Amino acid sequence: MPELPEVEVSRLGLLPFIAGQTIAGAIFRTPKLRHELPPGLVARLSGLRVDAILRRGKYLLFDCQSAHGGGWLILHLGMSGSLRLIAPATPAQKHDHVDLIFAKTSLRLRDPRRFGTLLWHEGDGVEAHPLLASLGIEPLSDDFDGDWLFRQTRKRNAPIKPLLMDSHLVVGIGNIYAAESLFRAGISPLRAANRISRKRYQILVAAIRATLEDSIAAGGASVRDYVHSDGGAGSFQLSCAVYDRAAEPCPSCGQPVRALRQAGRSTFYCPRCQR
DNA sequence: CGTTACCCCTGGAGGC
DNA sequence: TGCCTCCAGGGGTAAC
Repeated sequence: MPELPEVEVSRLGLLPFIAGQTIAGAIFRTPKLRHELPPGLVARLSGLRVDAILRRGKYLLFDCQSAHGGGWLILHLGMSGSLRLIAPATPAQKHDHVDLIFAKTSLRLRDPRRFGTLLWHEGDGVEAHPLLASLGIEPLSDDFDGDWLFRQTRKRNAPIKPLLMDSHLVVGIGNIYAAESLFRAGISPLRAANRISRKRYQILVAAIRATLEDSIAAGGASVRDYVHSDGGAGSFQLSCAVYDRAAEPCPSCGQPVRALRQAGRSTFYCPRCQR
């Protein structure tokens, strides 16, 4: 479900209600999401203050450092995870796995497919955690530009689209935004990465950045609704030009959008506009 | 090393 | 109505 914009919008929405608040307790209703929940975590969390919420790729990092020693909650929403701020003691529904209880609200994690992850990292240095250490570049950082992506792909013969989705190269770009960014850049998802010019990589990076930022801005405008309502992550998503629009007319040229499968994931593109 | 296949899990959509 | 198959916004790991 969530790609980088949805995770970032969740972070921005939670921040004013959670940052600086102390965890009064926690409820774990499910022993295992992607990983076993760390034993003793409820007791470990109680009394810790959440000083900040950071994002690395699609991971949310809750900074629970304290003067007496703390750590980091590492959260990934997987395919179907969502976060919501709820009134205390709101009855849990199916697939509501975790509550973090604060004084005036609770943060509830729902994840039907349980592909999500909740981990605890004791102490500081969370960036060294095995799941985070090997992550690629942040697509909204200044270091991510056309020259960088051009250099990184010189020996990559794979199609560009699955490469964009490889979090060890660049984080945060999922199936939707890979398709939309490539459409915006006029590049075929089938094109081998090492057969794209430096100039076209500059166009692609600009398209990725614009697509992600547009989506964050669209979500940011309704952040309060997002974290407080029952709307899913898709409720604020920008309308897509090609994603999930097989056989519909390309918004640019009118040719039917083509669907195919790449590396086990569905791909949508306009064969006329994207070369 | 680069690339792909498989797996984790539940639910919704569509065919019969 | 039920049953079946396929599909879904992710990503770690194993295998080629």
